[in-house]
Amino acid sequence: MVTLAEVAQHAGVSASTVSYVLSGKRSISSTTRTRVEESIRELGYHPNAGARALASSRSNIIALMVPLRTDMYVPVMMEIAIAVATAARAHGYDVLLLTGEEGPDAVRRVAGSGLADAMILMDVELDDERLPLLRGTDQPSVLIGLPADTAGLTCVDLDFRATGALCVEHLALLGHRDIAVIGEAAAVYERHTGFAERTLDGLRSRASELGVRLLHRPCEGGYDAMAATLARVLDERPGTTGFVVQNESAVEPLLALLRQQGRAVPEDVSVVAVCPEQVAVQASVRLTSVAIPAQEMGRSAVEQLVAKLDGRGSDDVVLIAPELTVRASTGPAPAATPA
Amino acid sequence: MVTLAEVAQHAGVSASTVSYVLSGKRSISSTTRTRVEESIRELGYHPNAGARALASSRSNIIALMVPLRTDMYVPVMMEIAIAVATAARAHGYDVLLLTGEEGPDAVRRVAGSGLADAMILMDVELDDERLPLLRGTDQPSVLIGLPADTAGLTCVDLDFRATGALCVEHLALLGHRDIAVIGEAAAVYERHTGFAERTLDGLRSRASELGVRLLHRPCEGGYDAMAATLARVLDERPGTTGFVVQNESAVEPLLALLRQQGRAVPEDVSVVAVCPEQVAVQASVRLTSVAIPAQEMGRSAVEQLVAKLDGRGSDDVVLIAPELTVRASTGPAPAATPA
DNA sequence: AATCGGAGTCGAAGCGCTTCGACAGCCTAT
DNA sequence: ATAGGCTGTCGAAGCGCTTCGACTCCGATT
Repeated sequence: MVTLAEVAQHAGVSASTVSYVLSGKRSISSTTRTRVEESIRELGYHPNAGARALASSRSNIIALMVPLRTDMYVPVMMEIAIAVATAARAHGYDVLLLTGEEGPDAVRRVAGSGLADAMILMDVELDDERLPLLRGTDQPSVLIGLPADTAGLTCVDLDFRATGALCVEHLALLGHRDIAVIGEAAAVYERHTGFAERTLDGLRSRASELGVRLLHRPCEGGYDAMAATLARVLDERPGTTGFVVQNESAVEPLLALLRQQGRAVPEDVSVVAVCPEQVAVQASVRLTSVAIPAQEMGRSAVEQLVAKLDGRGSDDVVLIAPELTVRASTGPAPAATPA
Repeated sequence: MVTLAEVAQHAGVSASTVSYVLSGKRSISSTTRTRVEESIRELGYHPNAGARALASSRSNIIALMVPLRTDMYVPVMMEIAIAVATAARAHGYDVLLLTGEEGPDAVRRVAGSGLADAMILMDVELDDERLPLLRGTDQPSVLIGLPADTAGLTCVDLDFRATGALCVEHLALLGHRDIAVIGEAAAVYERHTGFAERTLDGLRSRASELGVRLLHRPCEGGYDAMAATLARVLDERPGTTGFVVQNESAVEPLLALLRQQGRAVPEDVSVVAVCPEQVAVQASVRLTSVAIPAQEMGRSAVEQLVAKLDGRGSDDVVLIAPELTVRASTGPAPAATPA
């Protein structure tokens, strides 16, 4: 393993000079610089991460805590994770992958050991037990998701409230008066995951403003669960003509079931999804949807974090504005059936 | 930030004693040990990762290189990644997430900087450009996936050859004579990703042994692509009664299309999938399938790696035996239609 | 002509930990 | 009784890097 000292010797300069060439923290004559750079290349030198971290108390690592639950909105998680890793590299950081398994201890461990300079938390619950720790440490952090109390925290998320409102609005403008919301699995609501509750909030308040009737039902993924949920919904509100779906793995089952029951989309029934772009495009009916901008969320979280690490941070809540793309799954409400 | 020295002082012992309590590398009297442990708890001490890495030249970090392409078999990737992270923690390692983006340079960087003690590579191509580097370094590594030449490498993968064979076999035993294989997107084959080609190998050789006719067609995910592919298949081989699908995002579209064309599953047509358990169970027809054991692959890779790091490693290829679970999507071939 | 300041370089002092050799007790085998 | 071997502890020497102060030139300022 090549060391700084060897590079220095090879280039005929002192170790500190090499260090300054690397960091650019002091001016170096261009002749020396090129000589050193050549030596580095020639010897295939890579600075030792541990030594660097020790001396500078900067690890150049960002910790990313992803939820352990792999059963939910997985592709989104993955996309965010990859976006985070990519964006972090672009700023010279590596990413340490922590699972939610360790829980709050992970925060202590990472902050205490100097393993990472900062952390990004995903899957934040409304009243997350990691938050007090985060507030108590001076380690910069960014949340992807919105807890109930954001004081002193930096958060990045899609504006799910606005998302909910947007969906209702779209359907209402098309004349739908009875809308059913197919939500995430009940467990998600029980855990008080912010995004689910906030979407619901947005849906409900806009619905009442517009005088639209709303029925919300959580739903596990999969065909059978969706079938049961749909049956209950149609039983309770036979006049339902609009659906808002916020559960990737319920989308295709819903479409299949509607088709099977002879309800045409979008002629008889309209469907709006809150899901990744890809799901909306690949579905059997191209779905009108609000995309979950996973990439942007990941990138933006890193940007916020890097800003903080560079001392130009702020405790902001960045809410990404939702965009509704109209595709083939929504249309005017059918003429009201006689009462 | 609490240091070893402070703990030592608090406990009234020398720094080295604290270190030995932590590492267990020398015997310590139980009285001293408990005293030190108490001080550690009381002060909330966490060893500094950088210092530890520098002094011991061990970072206790495993690097995980995941493919950048987020468009393919994503949930499997994620599940593997999480399994790796979890298993690694159980052995005292953290996981550094690298995207494929950097390519071979990432290998150099990680190996050169001592950032990680070892690495796990996913999405290995048959003739992967990272392999020479891996062979050239003394950094332990494990591949998830199988390259063409495994000499000097440790690999973990599902036995996709056997998987292919198993699928054909199952259909052949049920009397199917004309089988169509719906594969991954063409790009996957063009990249010479091992698993896709090896599945095909297994399918073909077993098919010819059993005298079954096989038609293989790559297919992008999604409804439209599947529709086009299915049309071509049925045009070319109208007598097709068995399908093997190795493409998660083609599964549901295929089922929907068959239904739509009045071909009942499993009465008229049988479908076997190679996909994660969850997909098979949640599909609109519960699918007979060979599961992709993501968890086990991740866990096993870590196990191999840790063994290597502890000096009891071997350059093995661990092929996980496929298991075919019969569900509701396969049945006896219908009576042959008159010629 | 004397002074000042910036540019460029060096040496040395750590950063917090591991680990090696040394040593003081104590027990056991001769 | 004495040598030998354990056990438990300590001190000191790094690990490879960053960074601070100091020093040397050299051109620009008065």
